[in-house]
Amino acid sequence: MIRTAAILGPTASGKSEAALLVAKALPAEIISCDSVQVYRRMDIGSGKLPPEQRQGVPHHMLDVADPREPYSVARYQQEARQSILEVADRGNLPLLCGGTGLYLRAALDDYDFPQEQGEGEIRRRLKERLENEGPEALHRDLALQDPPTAEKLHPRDSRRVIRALEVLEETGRPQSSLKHARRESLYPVRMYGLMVPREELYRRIDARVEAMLASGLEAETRDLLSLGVDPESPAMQTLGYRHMVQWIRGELEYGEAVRRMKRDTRHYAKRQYTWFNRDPRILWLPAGTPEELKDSAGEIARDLREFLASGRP
RNA sequence: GCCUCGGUAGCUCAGUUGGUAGAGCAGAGGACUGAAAAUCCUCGUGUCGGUGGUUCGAUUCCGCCCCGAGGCA
Repeated sequence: MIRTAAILGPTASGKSEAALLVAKALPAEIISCDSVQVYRRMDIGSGKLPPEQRQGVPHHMLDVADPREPYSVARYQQEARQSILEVADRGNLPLLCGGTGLYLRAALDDYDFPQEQGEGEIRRRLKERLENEGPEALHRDLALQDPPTAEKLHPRDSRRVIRALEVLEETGRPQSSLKHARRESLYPVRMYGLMVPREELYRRIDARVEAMLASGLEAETRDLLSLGVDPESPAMQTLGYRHMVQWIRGELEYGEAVRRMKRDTRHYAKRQYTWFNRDPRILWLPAGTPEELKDSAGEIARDLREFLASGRP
């Protein structure tokens, strides 16, 4: 039977380092669970661990997409699940590691997306309607066609309202009729969350932003733009990159761009906690200091050994 | 030393023709099924610088004091 594990936490909590320690202690391979690290050439800004620092531990789901193409959870689900099977085939533990909650659930849990592709003419038309008529109009439209979903969505949450309308048009079925995901994984799983006191986490985030800037985030962003990546594309709407784009275009002063990058990253970290806090399966471990991180990694490794042993009669 | 303008939420400020006050930012909490590092929702009591006075009642008016900025000597 395939057994899986996941190490998660907010940005700058030390996930990558902990995962490396754990992977070296067990026979494990790391499967990244990060919606930005999937893109090639987005290295500095996404906090991707450079190959020379991976200590020989195989990493999957990094650099699997062209930044000019939009990526999606559905695609991640398919590819990550494939990776899980491959790693398990080699006799290693698939160790998911990352901070993108939705991706993690898509990979591990019984989470189904409609077959249809999406991402086309329909979406473009809906976006245009959003511009012209505003979010409330779309929501009213949804309320007529799929009342349960409309009920659940805030009228101004245009992203989700658009998707619900899109599903309706593409599949002919309301989103509310799709099977709802339970918090139940495909394979037995152990989930570990890294917990860092808010104040310490914010200090780390500020320092990390400075480090990204010092190691060339602006140049990386310029490279992406000259490569033909649309400044409005999903990849460029992400933390750091969107701030650099605004600075490069002269829409923001440098200092202000940096200030907002730090602030938005802090807000993001808070949202990650909110997401993960709902999941009762997660065992939270302290990671506020290097010693705590090391101890927690040790505890994870011990716990996983036991978990794996229990699988072999 | 004199004059003027300020001193109100962590920060920047608005306001109360006298009935103990509110925005933005920061911060906190939450939602989340194909853009998720995205998108969206909710949350503002603080000796209104201090102290005396007028008043039923002062943060608001008056006196004095303290602090800051500018001006004049």
